[in-house]
Amino acid sequence: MPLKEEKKIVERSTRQQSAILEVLYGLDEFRSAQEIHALLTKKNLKVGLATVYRTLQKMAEKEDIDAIKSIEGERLYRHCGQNDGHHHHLICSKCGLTITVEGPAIENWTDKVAKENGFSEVSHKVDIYGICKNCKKKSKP
Amino acid sequence: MPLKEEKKIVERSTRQQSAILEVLYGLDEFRSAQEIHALLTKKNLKVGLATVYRTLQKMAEKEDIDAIKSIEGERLYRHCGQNDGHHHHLICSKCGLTITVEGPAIENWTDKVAKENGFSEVSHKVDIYGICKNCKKKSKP
DNA sequence: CCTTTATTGATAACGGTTCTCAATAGTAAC
DNA sequence: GTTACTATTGAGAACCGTTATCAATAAAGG
Ligand SMILES: [Mn+2]
Ligand SMILES: [Mn+2]
Ligand SMILES: [Zn+2]
Ligand SMILES: [Zn+2]
Repeated sequence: MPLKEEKKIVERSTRQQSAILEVLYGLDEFRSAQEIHALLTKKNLKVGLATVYRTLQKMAEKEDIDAIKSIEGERLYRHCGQNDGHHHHLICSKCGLTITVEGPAIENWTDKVAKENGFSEVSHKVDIYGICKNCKKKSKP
Repeated sequence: MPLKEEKKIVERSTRQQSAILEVLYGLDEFRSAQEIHALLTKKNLKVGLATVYRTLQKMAEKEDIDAIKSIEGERLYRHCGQNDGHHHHLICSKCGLTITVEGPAIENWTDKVAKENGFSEVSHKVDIYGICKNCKKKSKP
Protein backbone atom coordinates (compact mmCIF):
# COMPACT_ATOMS: atom_id res chain seq x y z
CA MET A 1 0.00 0.00 0.00
CA PRO A 2 1.60 3.21 -1.16
CA LEU A 3 1.98 6.27 1.03
CA LYS A 4 0.51 8.45 -1.70
CA GLU A 5 -3.23 8.13 -2.07
CA GLU A 6 -4.52 7.73 -5.58
CA LYS A 7 -5.40 11.00 -7.21
CA LYS A 8 -9.05 11.81 -7.70
CA ILE A 9 -8.91 14.94 -9.77
CA VAL A 10 -11.12 14.33 -12.74
CA GLU A 11 -11.97 17.70 -14.07
CA ARG A 12 -11.16 21.35 -13.57
CA SER A 13 -13.41 24.25 -14.36
CA THR A 14 -11.81 27.19 -16.02
CA ARG A 15 -12.53 30.72 -17.10
CA GLN A 16 -12.31 29.59 -20.73
CA GLN A 17 -14.94 26.90 -20.38
CA SER A 18 -17.44 29.26 -18.78
CA ALA A 19 -16.78 31.83 -21.48
CA ILE A 20 -17.53 29.30 -24.21
CA LEU A 21 -20.70 28.16 -22.46
CA GLU A 22 -21.79 31.76 -22.06
CA VAL A 23 -21.56 32.32 -25.79
CA LEU A 24 -23.32 29.04 -26.55
CA TYR A 25 -26.27 29.94 -24.35
CA GLY A 26 -26.75 33.10 -26.35
CA LEU A 27 -27.13 31.31 -29.67
CA ASP A 28 -30.23 29.99 -31.40
CA GLU A 29 -28.45 28.59 -34.39
CA PHE A 30 -25.51 26.29 -35.01
CA ARG A 31 -22.09 27.92 -35.19
CA SER A 32 -18.62 26.70 -36.06
CA ALA A 33 -15.67 26.67 -33.68
CA GLN A 34 -14.15 29.57 -35.55
CA GLU A 35 -17.33 31.61 -35.38
CA ILE A 36 -17.61 30.96 -31.68
CA HIS A 37 -14.00 31.98 -31.27
CA ALA A 38 -14.79 35.23 -33.08
CA LEU A 39 -17.81 35.84 -30.85
CA LEU A 40 -15.64 35.33 -27.78
CA THR A 41 -13.12 37.84 -29.08
CA LYS A 42 -15.89 40.34 -29.75
CA LYS A 43 -16.98 39.96 -26.13
CA ASN A 44 -13.38 40.53 -25.04
CA LEU A 45 -13.21 37.03 -23.70
CA LYS A 46 -9.76 35.88 -24.75
CA VAL A 47 -9.72 32.16 -25.40
CA GLY A 48 -7.28 30.36 -27.67
CA LEU A 49 -8.67 28.85 -30.84
CA ALA A 50 -7.30 25.42 -29.98
CA THR A 51 -9.09 25.60 -26.67
CA VAL A 52 -12.35 26.44 -28.39
CA TYR A 53 -12.00 23.43 -30.66
CA ARG A 54 -11.07 21.15 -27.79
CA THR A 55 -13.78 22.36 -25.45
CA LEU A 56 -16.60 22.20 -27.99
CA GLN A 57 -15.53 18.71 -28.96
CA LYS A 58 -15.46 17.60 -25.36
CA MET A 59 -18.86 19.13 -24.60
CA ALA A 60 -20.34 17.44 -27.64
CA GLU A 61 -18.92 14.10 -26.56
CA LYS A 62 -20.54 14.48 -23.18
CA GLU A 63 -23.71 15.52 -25.04
CA ASP A 64 -23.87 18.78 -23.14
CA ILE A 65 -24.23 20.41 -26.53
CA ASP A 66 -25.29 19.32 -30.00
CA ALA A 67 -23.04 18.96 -33.00
CA ILE A 68 -23.90 18.69 -36.66
CA LYS A 69 -22.05 18.94 -39.93
CA SER A 70 -22.94 21.69 -42.34
CA ILE A 71 -23.51 20.85 -45.99
CA GLU A 72 -19.91 21.89 -46.61
CA GLY A 73 -18.72 19.52 -43.93
CA GLU A 74 -17.93 22.06 -41.26
CA ARG A 75 -18.66 21.02 -37.70
CA LEU A 76 -21.26 23.23 -36.05
CA TYR A 77 -22.25 23.43 -32.40
CA ARG A 78 -25.29 24.58 -30.50
CA HIS A 79 -26.82 24.32 -27.09
CA CYS A 80 -30.28 22.97 -27.85
CA GLY A 81 -31.80 24.06 -24.56
CA GLN A 82 -34.57 22.34 -22.65
CA ASN A 83 -34.12 19.25 -24.60
CA ASP A 84 -32.04 16.44 -23.21
CA GLY A 85 -33.03 13.53 -25.38
CA HIS A 86 -32.72 12.32 -28.92
CA HIS A 87 -34.00 14.81 -31.46
CA HIS A 88 -33.49 16.19 -34.94
CA HIS A 89 -33.07 19.56 -36.59
CA LEU A 90 -34.86 21.63 -39.15
CA ILE A 91 -32.30 24.12 -40.36
CA CYS A 92 -32.64 27.19 -42.55
CA SER A 93 -29.78 27.12 -45.01
CA LYS A 94 -30.03 30.89 -45.47
CA CYS A 95 -30.05 32.27 -41.94
CA GLY A 96 -29.20 29.21 -39.87
CA LEU A 97 -32.38 29.34 -37.81
CA THR A 98 -32.69 25.94 -36.23
CA ILE A 99 -35.82 24.27 -34.98
CA THR A 100 -35.63 21.19 -32.82
CA VAL A 101 -37.99 18.44 -33.91
CA GLU A 102 -38.75 14.95 -32.83
CA GLY A 103 -41.08 12.25 -33.92
CA PRO A 104 -41.56 8.56 -33.51
CA ALA A 105 -42.18 8.27 -37.23
CA ILE A 106 -38.55 8.24 -38.34
CA GLU A 107 -37.43 6.40 -35.24
CA ASN A 108 -39.78 3.58 -36.10
CA TRP A 109 -38.89 3.65 -39.75
CA THR A 110 -35.14 3.47 -39.23
CA ASP A 111 -35.53 0.70 -36.68
CA LYS A 112 -37.74 -1.27 -39.01
CA VAL A 113 -35.43 -0.85 -42.00
CA ALA A 114 -32.42 -1.84 -39.93
CA LYS A 115 -34.10 -4.90 -38.48
CA GLU A 116 -35.40 -6.06 -41.86
CA ASN A 117 -31.84 -6.05 -43.13
CA GLY A 118 -30.26 -7.70 -40.14
CA PHE A 119 -28.43 -4.61 -38.93
CA SER A 120 -27.82 -3.98 -35.24
CA GLU A 121 -26.50 -1.13 -33.12
CA VAL A 122 -27.99 1.31 -35.59
CA SER A 123 -27.74 5.02 -35.25
CA HIS A 124 -29.00 7.77 -37.46
CA LYS A 125 -28.71 11.48 -37.86
CA VAL A 126 -31.56 13.17 -39.64
CA ASP A 127 -31.27 16.87 -40.31
CA ILE A 128 -33.59 18.62 -42.68
CA TYR A 129 -32.44 21.69 -44.58
CA GLY A 130 -34.71 24.25 -46.14
CA ILE A 131 -35.65 27.91 -46.33
CA CYS A 132 -37.49 29.39 -43.38
CA LYS A 133 -40.57 31.56 -43.71
CA ASN A 134 -38.66 34.76 -43.08
CA CYS A 135 -35.93 34.14 -45.59
CA LYS A 136 -38.48 33.10 -48.17
CA LYS A 137 -40.28 36.39 -47.73
CA LYS A 138 -37.07 38.41 -48.09
CA SER A 139 -36.11 36.74 -51.36
CA LYS A 140 -39.48 37.57 -52.95
CA PRO A 141 -39.80 41.35 -52.81
CA MET B 1 -24.65 36.44 -88.48
CA PRO B 2 -21.11 35.30 -87.82
CA LEU B 3 -19.15 33.18 -90.26
CA LYS B 4 -18.08 30.80 -87.52
CA GLU B 5 -20.80 28.50 -86.37
CA GLU B 6 -21.30 28.30 -82.66
CA LYS B 7 -19.39 25.44 -81.12
CA LYS B 8 -21.34 22.49 -79.91
CA ILE B 9 -18.73 20.44 -78.16
CA VAL B 10 -20.12 19.77 -74.74
CA GLU B 11 -18.27 16.80 -73.44
CA ARG B 12 -15.36 14.54 -74.23
CA SER B 13 -14.99 10.98 -73.13
CA THR B 14 -11.59 9.95 -71.97
CA ARG B 15 -9.62 6.91 -70.93
CA GLN B 16 -9.53 8.27 -67.37
CA GLN B 17 -13.29 8.60 -67.06
CA SER B 18 -13.89 5.04 -68.24
CA ALA B 19 -11.25 3.78 -65.85
CA ILE B 20 -12.95 5.47 -62.92
CA LEU B 21 -16.34 4.15 -63.95
CA GLU B 22 -14.89 0.68 -64.30
CA VAL B 23 -13.69 0.76 -60.71
CA LEU B 24 -16.98 2.19 -59.48
CA TYR B 25 -18.98 -0.59 -61.10
CA GLY B 26 -16.92 -3.12 -59.18
CA LEU B 27 -17.80 -1.69 -55.79
CA ASP B 28 -20.65 -2.49 -53.45
CA GLU B 29 -19.69 -0.03 -50.80
CA PHE B 30 -18.87 3.66 -50.66
CA ARG B 31 -15.24 4.62 -51.25
CA SER B 32 -13.30 7.86 -51.00
CA ALA B 33 -11.57 9.57 -53.92
CA GLN B 34 -8.22 8.51 -52.54
CA GLU B 35 -9.29 4.91 -52.16
CA ILE B 36 -10.60 4.88 -55.70
CA HIS B 37 -7.33 6.38 -56.87
CA ALA B 38 -5.48 3.58 -55.09
CA LEU B 39 -7.72 0.96 -56.68
CA LEU B 40 -6.99 2.46 -60.10
CA THR B 41 -3.28 2.28 -59.44
CA LYS B 42 -3.58 -1.32 -58.34
CA LYS B 43 -5.28 -2.07 -61.66
CA ASN B 44 -2.46 -0.30 -63.47
CA LEU B 45 -4.85 2.35 -64.66
CA LYS B 46 -2.85 5.53 -64.28
CA VAL B 47 -5.10 8.45 -63.46
CA GLY B 48 -4.05 11.61 -61.64
CA LEU B 49 -5.47 12.15 -58.19
CA ALA B 50 -6.85 15.56 -59.14
CA THR B 51 -8.67 13.96 -62.04
CA VAL B 52 -10.21 11.38 -59.74
CA TYR B 53 -11.50 14.11 -57.44
CA ARG B 54 -12.83 16.18 -60.32
CA THR B 55 -14.46 13.29 -62.13
CA LEU B 56 -16.19 11.84 -59.09
CA GLN B 57 -17.47 15.27 -58.18
CA LYS B 58 -18.80 15.83 -61.68
CA MET B 59 -20.45 12.41 -61.81
CA ALA B 60 -22.09 13.03 -58.46
CA GLU B 61 -23.40 16.39 -59.63
CA LYS B 62 -24.97 14.74 -62.65
CA GLU B 63 -26.30 12.10 -60.26
CA ASP B 64 -24.66 9.34 -62.22
CA ILE B 65 -23.26 8.18 -58.92
CA ASP B 66 -24.11 8.67 -55.26
CA ALA B 67 -22.12 10.66 -52.76
CA ILE B 68 -22.28 10.65 -48.99
CA LYS B 69 -20.15 11.91 -46.16
CA SER B 70 -18.60 9.43 -43.79
CA ILE B 71 -18.92 9.99 -40.06
CA GLU B 72 -15.48 11.58 -40.18
CA GLY B 73 -16.59 13.92 -42.92
CA GLU B 74 -14.83 12.29 -45.83
CA ARG B 75 -16.68 12.29 -49.13
CA LEU B 76 -17.50 8.80 -50.34
CA TYR B 77 -18.78 7.68 -53.72
CA ARG B 78 -20.62 4.70 -55.05
CA HIS B 79 -22.55 3.60 -58.07
CA CYS B 80 -25.87 2.52 -56.59
CA GLY B 81 -26.90 0.44 -59.59
CA GLN B 82 -30.43 -0.10 -60.83
CA ASN B 83 -31.76 2.65 -58.71
CA ASP B 84 -32.14 6.00 -60.35
CA GLY B 85 -34.43 7.84 -58.00
CA HIS B 86 -34.33 9.29 -54.53
CA HIS B 87 -33.23 6.76 -51.95
CA HIS B 88 -31.34 6.29 -48.72
CA HIS B 89 -28.58 4.07 -47.39
CA LEU B 90 -28.13 1.53 -44.68
CA ILE B 91 -24.41 1.35 -44.11
CA CYS B 92 -22.33 -1.07 -42.07
CA SER B 93 -19.80 0.98 -40.17
CA LYS B 94 -17.51 -2.04 -39.89
CA CYS B 95 -17.23 -3.35 -43.45
CA GLY B 96 -18.93 -0.61 -45.43
CA LEU B 97 -21.58 -2.89 -46.91
CA THR B 98 -24.28 -0.60 -48.19
CA ILE B 99 -27.90 -1.42 -48.76
CA THR B 100 -30.11 0.92 -50.72
CA VAL B 101 -33.44 1.60 -49.06
CA GLU B 102 -36.46 3.74 -49.77
CA GLY B 103 -39.71 4.41 -48.11
CA PRO B 104 -42.49 6.95 -48.19
CA ALA B 105 -42.48 7.02 -44.39
CA ILE B 106 -39.58 9.45 -43.97
CA GLU B 107 -40.46 11.35 -47.09
CA ASN B 108 -43.86 12.08 -45.66
CA TRP B 109 -42.48 12.83 -42.23
CA THR B 110 -39.87 15.30 -43.41
CA ASP B 111 -42.38 17.03 -45.66
CA LYS B 112 -44.86 17.30 -42.83
CA VAL B 113 -42.34 18.63 -40.35
CA ALA B 114 -41.10 21.18 -42.85
CA LYS B 115 -44.56 22.37 -43.75
CA GLU B 116 -45.65 22.64 -40.14
CA ASN B 117 -42.76 24.97 -39.52
CA GLY B 118 -43.17 27.07 -42.63
CA PHE B 119 -40.05 25.79 -44.34
CA SER B 120 -39.84 25.48 -48.10
CA GLU B 121 -37.42 23.98 -50.60
CA VAL B 122 -36.52 21.33 -48.08
CA SER B 123 -34.04 18.59 -48.71
CA HIS B 124 -32.87 15.81 -46.52
CA LYS B 125 -30.23 13.15 -46.43
CA VAL B 126 -30.96 10.16 -44.28
CA ASP B 127 -28.28 7.54 -43.91
CA ILE B 128 -28.48 4.89 -41.27
CA TYR B 129 -25.32 3.41 -39.79
CA GLY B 130 -25.12 0.09 -38.01
CA ILE B 131 -23.44 -3.29 -37.89
CA CYS B 132 -24.39 -5.81 -40.53
CA LYS B 133 -25.24 -9.41 -39.80
CA ASN B 134 -21.87 -10.69 -40.97
CA CYS B 135 -19.80 -8.28 -38.94
CA LYS B 136 -21.93 -8.97 -35.88
CA LYS B 137 -21.24 -12.67 -36.21
CA LYS B 138 -17.49 -12.13 -36.54
CA SER B 139 -17.28 -10.03 -33.39
CA LYS B 140 -19.01 -12.69 -31.30
CA PRO B 141 -16.81 -15.79 -31.59
C1' DC C 1 -3.96 16.53 -91.16
C1' DC C 2 -5.35 20.95 -88.56
C1' DT C 3 -7.69 23.66 -85.24
C1' DT C 4 -10.08 24.23 -81.20
C1' DT C 5 -10.50 23.69 -76.53
C1' DA C 6 -11.97 20.16 -72.92
C1' DT C 7 -9.39 17.47 -70.03
C1' DT C 8 -5.49 16.05 -67.59
C1' DG C 9 -1.79 15.92 -63.91
C1' DA C 10 2.03 17.54 -60.96
C1' DT C 11 2.10 20.61 -57.60
C1' DA C 12 0.91 24.51 -54.78
C1' DA C 13 -2.51 26.46 -52.05
C1' DC C 14 -6.39 26.28 -48.96
C1' DG C 15 -9.33 25.56 -44.83
C1' DG C 16 -10.76 23.17 -41.02
C1' DT C 17 -9.01 20.53 -37.46
C1' DT C 18 -5.65 18.27 -34.50
C1' DC C 19 -1.05 17.97 -32.44
C1' DT C 20 3.01 19.72 -29.76
C1' DC C 21 4.93 21.18 -25.79
C1' DA C 22 6.22 24.70 -22.71
C1' DA C 23 3.67 27.90 -19.72
C1' DT C 24 -0.25 28.53 -16.79
C1' DA C 25 -3.46 27.75 -13.23
C1' DG C 26 -7.18 24.53 -10.65
C1' DT C 27 -7.29 21.44 -6.83
C1' DA C 28 -6.20 18.85 -2.75
C1' DA C 29 -3.08 18.27 0.82
C1' DC C 30 -0.26 20.38 4.09
C1' DG D 1 -1.11 30.71 2.64
C1' DT D 2 2.16 27.46 0.62
C1' DT D 3 3.30 23.40 -1.90
C1' DA D 4 2.94 19.59 -5.07
C1' DC D 5 0.66 17.66 -8.63
C1' DT D 6 -1.13 17.75 -13.07
C1' DA D 7 -5.20 19.24 -16.04
C1' DT D 8 -5.71 22.82 -19.06
C1' DT D 9 -4.28 26.34 -22.03
C1' DG D 10 -2.36 28.68 -26.29
C1' DA D 11 0.70 29.88 -30.21
C1' DG D 12 2.13 27.81 -33.83
C1' DA D 13 3.29 23.66 -36.56
C1' DA D 14 1.55 19.77 -38.68
C1' DC D 15 -2.07 17.24 -40.80
C1' DC D 16 -5.32 15.85 -44.30
C1' DG D 17 -8.87 16.07 -47.57
C1' DT D 18 -9.89 18.87 -51.12
C1' DT D 19 -9.55 22.60 -54.68
C1' DA D 20 -6.94 25.85 -57.68
C1' DT D 21 -3.14 26.60 -61.10
C1' DC D 22 -1.56 26.28 -65.48
C1' DA D 23 1.18 24.25 -68.92
C1' DA D 24 0.90 19.91 -71.52
C1' DT D 25 -2.08 16.58 -73.67
C1' DA D 26 -5.50 14.72 -76.53
C1' DA D 27 -10.73 14.33 -77.97
C1' DA D 28 -13.88 16.04 -81.51
C1' DG D 29 -15.03 18.10 -85.76
C1' DG D 30 -13.90 19.92 -90.05
MN1 LIG E 1 -34.15 9.93 -34.62
MN1 LIG F 1 -35.85 10.68 -48.55
ZN1 LIG G 1 -33.93 31.61 -42.60
ZN1 LIG H 1 -20.44 -5.30 -42.07
